[in-house]
Amino acid sequence: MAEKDTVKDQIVDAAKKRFSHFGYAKTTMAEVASDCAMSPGNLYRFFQGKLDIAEAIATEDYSRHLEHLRKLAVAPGKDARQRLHDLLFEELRRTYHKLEKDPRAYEMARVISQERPTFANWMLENERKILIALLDEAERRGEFKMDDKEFTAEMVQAATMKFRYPQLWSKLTLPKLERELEGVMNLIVMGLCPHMTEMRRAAEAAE
Amino acid sequence: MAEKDTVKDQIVDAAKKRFSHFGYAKTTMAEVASDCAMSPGNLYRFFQGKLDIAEAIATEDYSRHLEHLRKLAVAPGKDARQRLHDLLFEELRRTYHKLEKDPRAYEMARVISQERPTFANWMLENERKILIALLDEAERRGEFKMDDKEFTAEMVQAATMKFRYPQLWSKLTLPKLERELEGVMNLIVMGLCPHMTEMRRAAEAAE
DNA sequence: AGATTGAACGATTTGTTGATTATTCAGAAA
DNA sequence: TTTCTGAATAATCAACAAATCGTTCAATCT
Repeated sequence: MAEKDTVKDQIVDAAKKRFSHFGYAKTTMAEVASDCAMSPGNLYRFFQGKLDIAEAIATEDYSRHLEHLRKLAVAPGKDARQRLHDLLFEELRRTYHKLEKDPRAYEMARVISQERPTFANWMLENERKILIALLDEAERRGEFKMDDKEFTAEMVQAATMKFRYPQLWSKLTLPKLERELEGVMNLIVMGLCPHMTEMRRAAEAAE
Repeated sequence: MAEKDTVKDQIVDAAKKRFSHFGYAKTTMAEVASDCAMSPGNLYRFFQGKLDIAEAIATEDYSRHLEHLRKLAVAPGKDARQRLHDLLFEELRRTYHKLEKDPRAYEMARVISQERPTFANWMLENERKILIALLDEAERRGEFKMDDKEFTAEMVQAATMKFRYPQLWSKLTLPKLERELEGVMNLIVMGLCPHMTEMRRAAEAAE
């Protein structure tokens, strides 16, 4: 939580506290301004509007997460399958725990992806870049095989979409979701066609 | 549209017309009753409530669709991959066209899956049964290979979830959705592991 | 000059009232 | 008896008023 001492950060910090305590809708610009010992009007010298403060918070938080994902994607001593596993699972766990410990996060996510549709796209694209890098290296090592890496990354994201939208989880617990993600990942990696049973066996034994 | 001459069917028929013309919310029980030349109260001898009429309409419509799917799943002269393809694509196309030609359908779907959460589950289970039968036969013929058919069917559904929820389509056109579904299906069938390149080639050549 | 304020404005939300509607049920009709 | 009615009831919705809030900007301060 180390804050740089800029005014922008002070505002973001104050808004972060208000948003997570009372929610986005129930927080007024006047309150945030007062927390920063300034007038409401002055906030607009630093942010275009209330939503931009929320977006700044989300961006900051998400960037940390992205860094984490990048590390997982290039973790040494793990094969492509394990790294893909770690990547997809981290994604799921982060979303799950974020909503579990702070129900207000759901409101923020909803508002932002409603009013700033490009934001969700931007997140997907960032993760796709990581995925592409992972697939690229995996192919060079002969672990995966595919025609078009960009397209394949897009398809992996499409196939794991369910685990990115809490609205689709209908009260499923984290263990159940993890079991499902495990299954989907297995399908993606191994496919349905009969082939190299020994490889499948080896993968299972390695767990 | 051949109606059995029962009172229930008459009510369903009248409601179907009203719902698709004016929407679920803007249709009153009094109107439906009047269309059937009966009093509002009498509707309740045949249905527990307004929502149950909507559910009856949806069930009737969906049952026809299910029959169609069952036929596709056992179509002769096609291999498992093609039958799976037909099954998943028919699902997507039906949803897409239904919403395209009748925006009221969206309201109905939303209301029903909101107020009757088990209904969506019931649909998924029905389709899963078809999927299991398809996978079962495919395995017997040596076309697919898997450990647990029930679980695999569940995973196929999880991986194709995106194509069942129009809310996740964000203005994608049908061709784009089809291209994505094609890609996801390829991933599911072929997997990422390098294997039998000739099989992949053959599948592509066959299109 | 540049930074900041806070009153003013329009949009949105909230609260309230009255009307509409889904549902029930005592009794009428068959 | 069984089938149906329609007035009564309670829940929901629509519309309007008041209050609140995001945002702007002319005036003030540094």
